[in-house]
Amino acid sequence: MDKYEASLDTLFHALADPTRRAVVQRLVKGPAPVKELATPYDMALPSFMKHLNVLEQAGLIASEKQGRVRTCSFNPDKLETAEKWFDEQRALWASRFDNLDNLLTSLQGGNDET
Amino acid sequence: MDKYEASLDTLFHALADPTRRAVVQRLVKGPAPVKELATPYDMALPSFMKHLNVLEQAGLIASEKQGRVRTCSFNPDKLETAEKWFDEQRALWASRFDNLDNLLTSLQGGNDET
DNA sequence: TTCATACTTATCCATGCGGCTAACTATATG
DNA sequence: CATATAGTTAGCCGCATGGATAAGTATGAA
Repeated sequence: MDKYEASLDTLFHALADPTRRAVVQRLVKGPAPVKELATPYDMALPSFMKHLNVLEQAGLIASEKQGRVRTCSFNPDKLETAEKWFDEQRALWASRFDNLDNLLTSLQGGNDET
Repeated sequence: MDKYEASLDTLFHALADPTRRAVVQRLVKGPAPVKELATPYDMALPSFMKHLNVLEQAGLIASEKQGRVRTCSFNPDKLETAEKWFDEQRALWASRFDNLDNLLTSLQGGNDET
């Protein structure tokens, strides 16, 4: 498995959790310290930190510590990686009937168009 | 958690696996029976079927059985649901500096722009 | 009717994930 | 210095996930 695929694994896994998506949604509006991010959630801090780590490993967020406070910020690059994958699929889906074989198969097998 | 969020959970989880993404990528080009989908993978059939079930539960694919053969096909609706989420984030990210508070905070805290 | 094909169902197993508590470290603050 | 604050580290727990095998079902072919 190449790096692009591996990166999609961790990326989609990171996004497959409502808490983590909500954190992203908060951070796209601007950076915030861990404490502020954590307060809305009824969850122990170490549990919440695991989510932050997952997001950071996935490259969706970055963080830096100054004094006691770790400030997290959003990183837009990785979302683009994911969107690239969607674009690929959409392109393939759009070009389904580009060659005659597929068209014939489709006509033969009945209507599969939306 | 509302239905939109729950649906994003299962959707992203379904996409967080290379085998499942590859199956989607195959099916966007057109429908195929289970056997044909399974052959490229060094995996027992029941294991592979689990992946198909995950994709079907997530609404990414549909399947119908005729005789012995179950034919799977891609369903584009759910990918759009995911893309919608990305669009939301992109919009928020783009409007980060729409109000003065954020701009001031940003100038104060240093450069966080790309 | 016999045999092969294409799943399907049931069960098991190791690992990882998402949650917890408890205890620790390091930095402000009074 | 003493205490509160903000994370961090370590370890535990139950459940889900991704894999396996073995055996069963139903359909098509000979």
